[in-house]
Amino acid sequence: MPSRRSVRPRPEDSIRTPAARARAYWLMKTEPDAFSIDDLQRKGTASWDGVRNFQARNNMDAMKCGDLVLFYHSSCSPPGVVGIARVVRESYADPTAFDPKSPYHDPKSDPDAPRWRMVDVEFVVRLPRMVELEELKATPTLAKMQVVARTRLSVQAVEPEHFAHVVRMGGATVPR
DNA sequence: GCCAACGTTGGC
DNA sequence: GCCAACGTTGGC
Repeated sequence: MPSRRSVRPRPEDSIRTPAARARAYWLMKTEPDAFSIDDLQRKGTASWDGVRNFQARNNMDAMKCGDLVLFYHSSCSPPGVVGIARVVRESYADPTAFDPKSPYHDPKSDPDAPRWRMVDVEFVVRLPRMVELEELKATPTLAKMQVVARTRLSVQAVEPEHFAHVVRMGGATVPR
């Protein structure tokens, strides 16, 4: 027999299983009139429902628990990064797609194979200073950030160095 | 409120 | 599978 072990892991082993990959970083946009950093702080956690863009949805599918998120206020004055959130539940069906009364209703989403999915995030910290889009644009090292270069995408990946740079601009440090 | 950018839909 | 029309996002 080959030496490959076929030991069934005990439940407690899975807890110690190292993460499949290093922590990743993201940016999520929200209109503060609809859901703001204040709302997230008050609620503690939130389900990120209502995303109806395939690339944004694919990005949420790639999120893992523990990943950190730049919380971005859009369609307001001024737009910019206002805080940090953390992924606490990985991609699952967005129930608003099945609700005919919801503005996010999508009859093409099949409950057996949900087209639209969401993650849960928790409040981590509010940045001592908001980092405005204008500042992001004016910072040469951040010129390739999608929020600057690809303005339309509402859930986007952020390079670790860019994440750290934005957090530092906001007067905070990256949480452990 | 305007409009540029760009993602999605649907006719062919 | 192309691409024009259309709809939405989001900064200004």
